[in-house]
Amino acid sequence: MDAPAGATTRGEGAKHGFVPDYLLYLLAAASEAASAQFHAQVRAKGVRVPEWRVLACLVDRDGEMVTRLAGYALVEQSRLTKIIAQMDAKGWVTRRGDAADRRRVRVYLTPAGRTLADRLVADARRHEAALLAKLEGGDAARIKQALATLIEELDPAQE
Amino acid sequence: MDAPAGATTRGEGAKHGFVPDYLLYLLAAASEAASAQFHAQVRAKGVRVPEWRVLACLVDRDGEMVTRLAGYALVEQSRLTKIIAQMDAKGWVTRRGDAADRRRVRVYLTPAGRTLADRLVADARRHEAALLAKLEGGDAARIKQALATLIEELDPAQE
DNA sequence: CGCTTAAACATGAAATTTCATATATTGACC
DNA sequence: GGTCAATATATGAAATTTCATGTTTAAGCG
Repeated sequence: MDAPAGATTRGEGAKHGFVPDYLLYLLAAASEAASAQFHAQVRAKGVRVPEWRVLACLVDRDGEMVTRLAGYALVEQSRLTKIIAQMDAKGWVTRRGDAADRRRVRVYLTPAGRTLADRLVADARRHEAALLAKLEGGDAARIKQALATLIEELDPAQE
Repeated sequence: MDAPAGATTRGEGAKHGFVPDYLLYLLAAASEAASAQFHAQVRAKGVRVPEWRVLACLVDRDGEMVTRLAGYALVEQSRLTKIIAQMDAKGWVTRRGDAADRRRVRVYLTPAGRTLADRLVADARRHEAALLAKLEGGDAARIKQALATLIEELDPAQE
């Protein structure tokens, strides 16, 4: 879920009601607030957010098959197929059929794609470090653990 | 952000690399994993996720103006205008111009909209309670606070 | 084998989302 | 009051996303 670029700032009314304390809202709002700046950086480099996600996943696992990549990058499969095609057209990735199972299509970074991806990962690391530095010691240290726990609790099929 | 309905499950490889420990990924993945079930319930009742968000916000603040509602519901303004129009067509909300400032359009729940919204909020509360119950005491207690802190740190203009 | 079912991707039409911009109204200031 | 900038919402075309389904290949089994 990407940050709605033009979403206007919220009002200044009292913080009350159902929504501001609802877990799913807090998760979505935190994700969006945390991502907004960095995603703007990504787009400024001519990369869309789903493309960035795919690049990041391929840095971790080059040659992954489409379905797995979709799960890893949080993108629905038929959408990923189209994104991959665009990234292929831009020269960032190539596709090769899997020899052992010819239904599968494996996706590889091109040299240009790897250069771009490495740069973005470096940017992401810097941005993340700055973000964590802004948090008070206790929260900064524990939030990632709490999120990982939540994810594992909800989606045990995780890798 | 909505859960990619057809996103396939992740592989079972080793949990390593950049992505699985990256804060923005953890936030997005946690948001999606936590929302998936409930959003499926919402859609099963014929309500799309952005519509549900608007309904929930209106339960908190009926008669809010479009721009504020957009911020509160995490939806970009021009998109919200269209969503509101559809919700109006479905008889869930009505729009009335603000007397004091005629640029503004205020959005109100209809009786049918309120009935629907109240039901969904009740569902959401139940779902949230079940979710929190699945977490170990420590994490369950602190995750909402951590997220709220993160949001405030990043977006001080919050209400 | 031959058959049936399932998995992995691709595809196309419909719907939504985005982006830039238009319109209307208000506010500020001279 | 008139003028200029800013705010609030709407709109339209282009692009993306979704949903259902098609195609190809693999697996299971009698």
